[in-house]
Amino acid sequence: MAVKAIEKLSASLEDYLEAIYHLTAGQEVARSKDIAEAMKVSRASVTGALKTLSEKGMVYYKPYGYATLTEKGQQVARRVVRRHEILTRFFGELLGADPSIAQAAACRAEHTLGLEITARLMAFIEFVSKTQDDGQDITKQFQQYWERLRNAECKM
Amino acid sequence: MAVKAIEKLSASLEDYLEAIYHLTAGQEVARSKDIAEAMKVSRASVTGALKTLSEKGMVYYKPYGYATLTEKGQQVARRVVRRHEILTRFFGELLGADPSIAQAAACRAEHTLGLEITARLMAFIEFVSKTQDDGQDITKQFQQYWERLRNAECKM
DNA sequence: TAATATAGTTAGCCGCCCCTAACTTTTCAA
DNA sequence: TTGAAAAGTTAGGGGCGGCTAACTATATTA
Repeated sequence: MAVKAIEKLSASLEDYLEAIYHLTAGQEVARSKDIAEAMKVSRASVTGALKTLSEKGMVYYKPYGYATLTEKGQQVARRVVRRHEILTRFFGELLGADPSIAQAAACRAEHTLGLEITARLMAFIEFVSKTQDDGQDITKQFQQYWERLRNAECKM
Repeated sequence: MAVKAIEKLSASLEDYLEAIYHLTAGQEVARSKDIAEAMKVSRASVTGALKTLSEKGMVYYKPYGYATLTEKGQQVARRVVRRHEILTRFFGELLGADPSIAQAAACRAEHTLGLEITARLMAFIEFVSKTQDDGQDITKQFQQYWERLRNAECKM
């Protein structure tokens, strides 16, 4: 095939890319220790992951140096971050889940969504936010529906 | 705590429970070979999983016998199946993804959803299907929105 | 009922990803 | 500038969940 498929990484490696992406977002640089803290894993695990990611051409990294994303790594990271954001918004804004719950769920689900579903979910969120302008406001209506459900349950 | 939390299983073990659940749904019985075929793993892997699930009190199983779900196993399996169905409906009916894509995505995501999100997603699907009766039909509106998006992209 | 085919198990291997402990390199401050 | 603290690496181990190959038990059928 002519088009190169985007590299397929494990959920764990995607998480490392995501962490590096966020750490390098300011002007800062991704130090091993910070990655370890952000991901709540040991520094040794980070070393191993960086080695693997470097072999796969996802990060620039030399022993005792800091990590930066390659072009390829950036692409993958952005895709993961995008999915994370979409899911967080969906769970939080639309379904009305508590932010911390929405975050956590997004973290776990972000590695399982394909291109097609991601695009459609994104579109759906856009679609719903557009209806807020023309009086329908699906979000608010659902919120009311949900409250009624909850109350009904509590009375039983 | 007084209430016993539902046993936490790995995604893989949940998949085994799901497979056994479906195989034993008719009057049939879950044979090791059928589980292997359904899940596309080796028979040896099934033996290992059944041993683990049996230790965890999720299946009744004796070597060279067939597998049945215990009460606890049924509970977990039903919960997984429920999530699978909810996700399939959401991806398929609501987002309008192709059934096979919706299925596959549901398979992967079903192990990542917590109680809260599952309940809200379920409610959301109910909510949307109810709006179809009173003239709004969110599904149809989104379908049109999506088509317009697709066409816009194709023209570029 | 004996032989063979089928189903199930065991043993042993591998990859992934985490860990701790001990060692090396780098940084920083006295 | 040198020695201690901090950061990073290496070595080795464990759990999980796949796999194949070889063995055992069960079923079938000639």
